[in-house]
Amino acid sequence: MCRGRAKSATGCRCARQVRGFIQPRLLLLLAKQAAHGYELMEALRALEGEEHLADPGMLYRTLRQFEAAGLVSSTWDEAGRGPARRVYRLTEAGRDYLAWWSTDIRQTRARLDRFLVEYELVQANGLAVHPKSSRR
Amino acid sequence: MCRGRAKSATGCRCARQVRGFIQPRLLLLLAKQAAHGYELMEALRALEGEEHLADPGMLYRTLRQFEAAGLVSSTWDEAGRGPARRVYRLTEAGRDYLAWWSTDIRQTRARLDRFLVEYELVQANGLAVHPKSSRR
DNA sequence: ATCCTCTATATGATCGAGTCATATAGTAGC
DNA sequence: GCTACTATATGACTCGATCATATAGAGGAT
Repeated sequence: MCRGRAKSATGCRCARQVRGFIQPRLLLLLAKQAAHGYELMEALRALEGEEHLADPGMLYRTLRQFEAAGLVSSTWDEAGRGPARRVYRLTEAGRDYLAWWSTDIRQTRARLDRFLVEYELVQANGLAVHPKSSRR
Repeated sequence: MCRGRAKSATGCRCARQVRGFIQPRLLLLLAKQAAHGYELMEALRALEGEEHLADPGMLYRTLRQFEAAGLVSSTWDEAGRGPARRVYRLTEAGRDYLAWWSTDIRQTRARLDRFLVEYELVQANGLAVHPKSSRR
């Protein structure tokens, strides 16, 4: 199994994150303020640290999916220097979806908590080498 | 986007769980006691509730991968009635891997916490319709 | 002019976790 | 024989995530 001990030259790139977690993070950023993709990418990098650099491909695709689903709307901004940017704004549907994600994430956190509590228990009960005969 | 409003007859079966989360849960169960696959499947069902029924395919495949990676060892048990069962026992390497997972899960939980705190903040700041001009 | 870097958006190929369907087989009850 | 429960396992497929790459405007250096 992947254990973080780099097997390939590029190291272990196993994700082990919450599925689709980029979605609520993008929506939350947009809930605070309209923004374009590149801006969002940098915001994610700042939040999660350099090691968790977001994949641009994933990010831009997710934003387009959001728009197709009516969660955000976009307009082109040609004002700045450099290439034009597509500026996204959260819609009401997007806000609802973000709320739904937040409850889902609370549930996920609860599951993680339950696991950690169980794990600490096992750690505490000695190293439990062979608890075969002792039922409790 | 998938929002839990069943689009197909079978409803939304989006996972939205932590990637590979079945791994630490299996390892933790085995840390408590040696067990065979079917037993582990029922234990997971009991822990996570009926709605989160574990897929047997995933479970058995994961166990075989564990063994291939030296995280568990297995022996056949023909004693009980019904077909023979393959009984798995955690190895030292498996225990280490479980410990590694637990720290990873703690990090994941921290990320979820950070998201939820941010979300609550946005909720608290009114509905933040257009905080464009007010920087803070 | 040409090259490089930074900003900015986007697509194609591929990987692999997770899901769904299905196969096999032993035991027990009707 | 038929069905149900226990028990393990594989093949096909979906889709989120990763990796590589393409395009293009603007600004600075040589």
